[in-house]
Amino acid sequence: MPRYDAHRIESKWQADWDANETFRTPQGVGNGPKLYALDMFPYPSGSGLHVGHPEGYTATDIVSRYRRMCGVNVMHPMGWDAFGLPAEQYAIETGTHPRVTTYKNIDTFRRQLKMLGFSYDWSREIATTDPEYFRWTQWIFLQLFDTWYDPDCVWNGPDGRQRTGKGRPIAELPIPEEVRAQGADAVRSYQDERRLAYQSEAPVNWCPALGTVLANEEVTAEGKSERGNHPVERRALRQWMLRITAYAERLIGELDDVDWPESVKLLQRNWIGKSVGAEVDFFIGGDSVARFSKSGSPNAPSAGATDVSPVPSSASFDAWKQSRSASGFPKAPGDDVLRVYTTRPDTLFGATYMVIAPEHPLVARLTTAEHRAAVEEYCRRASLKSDLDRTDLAKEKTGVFTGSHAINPVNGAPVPIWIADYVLISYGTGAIMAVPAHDERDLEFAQTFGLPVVEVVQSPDPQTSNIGFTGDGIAIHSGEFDGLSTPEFKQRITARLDTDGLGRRAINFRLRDWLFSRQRYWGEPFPIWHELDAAGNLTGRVRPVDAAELPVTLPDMDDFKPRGTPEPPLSFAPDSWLYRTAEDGTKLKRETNSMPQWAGSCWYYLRFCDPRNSERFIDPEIEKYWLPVDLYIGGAEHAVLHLLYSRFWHKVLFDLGHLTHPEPFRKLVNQGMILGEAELTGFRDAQGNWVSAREANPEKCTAVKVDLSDVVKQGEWLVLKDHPEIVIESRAQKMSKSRGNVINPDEIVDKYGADSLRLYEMFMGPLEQVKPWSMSGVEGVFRFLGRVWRMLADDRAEDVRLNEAVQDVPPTEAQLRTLHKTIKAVTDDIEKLSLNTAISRMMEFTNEIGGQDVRPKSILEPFVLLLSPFAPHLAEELWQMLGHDRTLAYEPWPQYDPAKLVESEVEIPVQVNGKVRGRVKVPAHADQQTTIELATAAVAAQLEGKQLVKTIALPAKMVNFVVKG
RNA sequence: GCCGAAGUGGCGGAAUGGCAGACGCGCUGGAUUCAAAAUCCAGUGUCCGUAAAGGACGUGUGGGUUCGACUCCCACCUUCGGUACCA
Repeated sequence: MPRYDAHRIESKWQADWDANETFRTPQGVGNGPKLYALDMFPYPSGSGLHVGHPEGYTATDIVSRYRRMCGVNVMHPMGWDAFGLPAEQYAIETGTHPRVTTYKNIDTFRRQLKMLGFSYDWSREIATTDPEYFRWTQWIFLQLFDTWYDPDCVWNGPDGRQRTGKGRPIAELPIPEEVRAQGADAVRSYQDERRLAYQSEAPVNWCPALGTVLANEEVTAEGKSERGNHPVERRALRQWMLRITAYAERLIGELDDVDWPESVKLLQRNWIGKSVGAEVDFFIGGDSVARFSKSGSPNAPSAGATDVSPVPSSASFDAWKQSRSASGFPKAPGDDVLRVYTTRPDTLFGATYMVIAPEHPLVARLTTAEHRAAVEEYCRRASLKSDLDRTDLAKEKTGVFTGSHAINPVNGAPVPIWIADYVLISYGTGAIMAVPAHDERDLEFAQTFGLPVVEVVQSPDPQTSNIGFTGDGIAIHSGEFDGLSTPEFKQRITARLDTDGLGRRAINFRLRDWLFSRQRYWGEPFPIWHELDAAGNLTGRVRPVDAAELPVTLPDMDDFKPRGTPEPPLSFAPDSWLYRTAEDGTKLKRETNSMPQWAGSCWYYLRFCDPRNSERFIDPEIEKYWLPVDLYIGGAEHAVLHLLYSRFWHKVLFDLGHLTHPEPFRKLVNQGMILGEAELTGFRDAQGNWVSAREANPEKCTAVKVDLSDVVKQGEWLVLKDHPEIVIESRAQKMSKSRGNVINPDEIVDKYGADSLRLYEMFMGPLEQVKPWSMSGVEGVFRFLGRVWRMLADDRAEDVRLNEAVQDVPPTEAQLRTLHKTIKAVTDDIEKLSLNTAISRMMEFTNEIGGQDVRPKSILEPFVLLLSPFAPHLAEELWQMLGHDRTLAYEPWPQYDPAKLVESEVEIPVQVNGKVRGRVKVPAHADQQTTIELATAAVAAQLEGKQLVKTIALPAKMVNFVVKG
């Protein structure tokens, strides 16, 4: 009882907070300053909370508790990202319905989070799997479906800045007369092609092991699935896509308006990958019809190909050029040209060949009979290649000649057209002009196939060869443009191409549209009906589910096993769910794909503001008050995926007038990963060489924990005290089950209590930094909390009562100074999120005051308040012990008095030639003269016999004597 | 390859142009104890010196700027993270 009993204290106060709804934020709109502090909500996995979760959660909790005490309206919610693969996989293995597993896991997570004493407003708890939640996820999908992007719309943002490009209701899409003339079906497909949510037959990442299609973002560089590391192959399937590319420009530009780590902004910019260059048309001749086959696959060269002149005549080129200068550069390329995209139009004179992707629509048209067999074979192989194969072969360039040539528009030179898979159909125009002299990949290809290399840029450094030089330089061998610098050349040639109708400035993005459908059961169903014809086949026309009929819930099914085919489990749902007849008699079938896990997490921060609204996804007034999120803390792994998708949805809803802020998250902080403890990772062999245990024996090198007290330094190695042949590499590694170095938060709380876990995770180091776990570090903060307890409580008494040293007496000047220094430091540190140093300052306070025989109540009370955001349970207990009967959660945050900080005397360093040679006490308000006089006396011995050259003195701060001799 | 972050005692870290190593861990010695745990007190960068006084060296490496550099500039090395034929 008398000792610091974390468990007694913590369960007492958790029950108290629960019963009193201490942290409930009133529903609706508030008054005055607000803080919306948000954690990235967890996926409730079967293995429970990981120590990484409480790291960010504690940081937001400290800020939330601090701001509440500053009189700010705080919203600090928590919920569950509960759709997703693991629950479904588990269901397949055990036969337990994913709903059962999910809600069981949620209960575990909720218990664990409550055990840590986070000040969440649990009345706002949401789960993405709740029909009342995903009803609105489906509703937002319908908004995307009913929206098109108008790139020319000019409008003013809420900040008054002019913007271009906006999502608008599909009903406002202007229909061209010629489309309207073709009837309702034409109008409908014209609209469908422009919706932000659309269907596409494009090749996708199909993962047989997971039985689903994946987004580009979910496939690793090695062509494996991010989850499970299974192989992924390419397949053409009908899928739902979201037109995120329409928002590429705004997603990049509006990053400037948010307070995010520069590294995350850069990651997003790189992911979107904007590049500025030019599109240029290369003439390939007007005799296309002869070579173009109507039969067979559009991509493969056909048997009907006839060999006509593979090099367009200069006469036809001149005629084409003439017509172009009259008509200008057409929006879409005709089949008499090969259109390329380049960021280096200044190297046009060095283009010695061209390359088109194997999937390029002009493959058949350009292949001559002579090369048909080789091209056919090459394209067939390319189509079978998975991304893995493509990456594997990245080092060696492959390709095949089509037999045709195009004419370089700037110099009339014929250039051969090749097919190679290093050119991607999905980027730019799927075709390039190759400038081997100034592009690494083109050079490699040219060298492999013996193609000519023409240098057209002179390197500014004469030591550097021009061939292989890819930077900016001076133009050579470029006719009238010789001598221009690269940037100037780019501008001039782009303008010239434009006037001649041969090219134009163009912007390209690396970002692709977002593949939004999955072939899984445990996800949100799409609110979409497909129209069927009399025979029961899809007509290709779709109808959105009426908003009043939402949510579309999941049908009850026992078997959701993937069948190894891309047929989604929902296509085996009961007919009553699958089919319906519309009022007009049309047979309808439900969309059987489901949404990806990102869907629910894309907008959850909006729902927290108004979680029980059954009329709208969020009330506009409430949104206006609480948004944007003021502080968002989570792992860096979401830097591009979740954070990009959320921003996209947010902007669409903003454009449609549902939201008032263009960006969802004002300030973002990434917590650093917590690594496992030091492990045995190597040993010394008989010759004394260091051998990595992992390489020598990967299985055995996984999980040997080492007590730091057994480690000694020997030369440049750390070794075990009793076994100097065993070398310790103190570099910590990621926690993982296979390494056996996972720390379970339950065990830590069991042994030391929640306050110790919270405090330790904050004390480890800077929030954003990667840091290794240390059990003795946890004991350290536990001991600190024990000292705090004994500073206030009587440790020997049978009951809980104040220590007799705690007295109602006026504090000394020194005690007051200590208090006010601590208030200032802790407050400033919380504002900077420098929570590790804030804790240090409280330790200093305890070290100083805890040892004193008389500890005035009036300085301990503010200290308890300072401690409360970090160790809330202990602080509440001490607060009560100090005689307060109400929670301290809303007590005013202590203010420091600058006047109390000043000391009468300060000790300052005295330097001679920049080296500290002495110290001297000077009055705090000493002027420069006094400071120098006192300092001179302090280092008199050092100055003796030397010539004083210069004296630098900051009054009451430092003195430096510069001497000679 | 490219982009980003970081290198400080035995360990986690502090100091953002002015006393390097706050705070914590670990370690050493002491108090308390029959003993232990717990707690408390003192010490603890390295080297020389006598466990003093005192001195030298010291923030990845090499240069530079400055009266003064962990901090700013240039080059390089190492580690970690991201990314990868994006024309």
